[in-house]
Amino acid sequence: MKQHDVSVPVCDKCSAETGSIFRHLTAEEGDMINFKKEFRQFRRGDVLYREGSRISGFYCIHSGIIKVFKTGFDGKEQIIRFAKPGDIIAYRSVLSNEVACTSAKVIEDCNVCFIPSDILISFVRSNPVFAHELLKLACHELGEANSFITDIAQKTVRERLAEILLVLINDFGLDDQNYLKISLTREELANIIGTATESVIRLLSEFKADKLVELTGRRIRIMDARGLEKISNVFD
Amino acid sequence: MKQHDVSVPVCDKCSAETGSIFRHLTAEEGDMINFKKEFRQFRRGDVLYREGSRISGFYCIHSGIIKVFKTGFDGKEQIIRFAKPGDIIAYRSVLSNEVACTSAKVIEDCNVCFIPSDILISFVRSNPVFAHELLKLACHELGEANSFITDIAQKTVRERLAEILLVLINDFGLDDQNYLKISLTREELANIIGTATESVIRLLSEFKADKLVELTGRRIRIMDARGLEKISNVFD
DNA sequence: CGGTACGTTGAGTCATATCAACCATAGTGG
DNA sequence: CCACTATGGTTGATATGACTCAACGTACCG
Repeated sequence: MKQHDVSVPVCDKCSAETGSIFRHLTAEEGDMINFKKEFRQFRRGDVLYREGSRISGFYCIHSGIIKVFKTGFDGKEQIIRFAKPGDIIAYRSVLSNEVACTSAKVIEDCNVCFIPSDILISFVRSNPVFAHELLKLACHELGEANSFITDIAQKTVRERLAEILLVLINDFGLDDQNYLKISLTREELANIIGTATESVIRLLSEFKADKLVELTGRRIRIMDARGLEKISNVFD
Repeated sequence: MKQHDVSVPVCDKCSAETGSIFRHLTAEEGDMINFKKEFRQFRRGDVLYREGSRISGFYCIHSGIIKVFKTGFDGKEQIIRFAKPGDIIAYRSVLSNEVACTSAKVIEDCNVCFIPSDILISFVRSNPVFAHELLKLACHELGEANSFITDIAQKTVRERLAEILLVLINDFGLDDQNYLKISLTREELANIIGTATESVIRLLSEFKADKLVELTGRRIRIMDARGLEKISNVFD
């Protein structure tokens, strides 16, 4: 069944709401995107693109959540990041003109805009402020990737699990009962921090025993964020 | 004692030799760098900048090798990458206008040029081709960081050690006797792949027993690169 | 009602970290 | 010139975090 309740978002309105990178475009450039883009809707589990494929454009998330991941040697997923409203994905491949180095799959039903590659390239050439903002974005992600490398290489699974809970709190927030707003399977949690599903389950029940969290099925309720901070050693 | 045998490199000549990003600058822009930059020399062990410090410019490597690393929770180094002639470092912090997220230390004596921040920013604004090339560079590094995350999260220490030897062969090459040109301590090797020094030592002697490498003090002679490829599972 | 995906728990194993001792080398200063 | 110190390399013994395998429970869905 088609969804009829959502109209195609207008870029300047959307970027004002979501804070996307397109807020740095001129009015004409914004119109140009509105004219050229395609609006698409996806459901949980849908794949937007796969590692290794050549990409003809990139996506700007209007609503929903997408996981960006690499597939390792034995087929195991490594989640690299999550994209949420205002984020863009696949821009890396477009700008470096390489095939996709990651896959993207929907975690929560999404509305996204697909924007052809050439339009991004042309804005980089024509709008230096936009180019600089994109550079900032890429450089910022690079810094985060470096931190993540250090964490995975040096911290224990226990520390990493506590840390990722804090990151998820920070990125997606808690509802009025302190439940994490983003809902992930245990396997997905494992695939972020690079461990086995069973390890996540065991550590989560330890956290529960230590009154740091409560668990209701897939939902995680945060009871003691400070306690998690202590475990995670976030402040080195 | 000062070294007098090296004259300050001229940028257009240097970038032609080393293939640095500055080959995309106009003649005037190149002159401007030549005028504004500072030439500096460093010895093994010298620190160019430290994590957390605010940076007033970036470095372009003319000769030598530098390791870029983060310091983890317990003071352990995590090597993020190596910079060699033609590479630039610290550009990330300059462009994103954040404090340095890594430290940089000399592995092999270096001649480098220090270039003030504002000049990089102004080129990004004035030269769209240069901005695009910088974006490509950052995006490419981001892709490599993502692969590295997946490797560290999913591969065994053994696989990672084999893989990093292949990477070092690829990046720094072998001399006429198949010795790796870059010379690292066992601890540094450990700090790339995220393991303990003793583990590197043990695995290297296993590789030696399996006729994959020969060891002469710090020098590593590659005897069977194909064998290393098999171990590393580089082709997933 | 059976199927599929997800979650949980237990038991056993193994790779890797940790701790400790020792050796080799090179640089330093008296 | 030698003792001294620091740094790096090596090896062995031991501990343990985390993975794997396996069984079973649970919930939702067509």
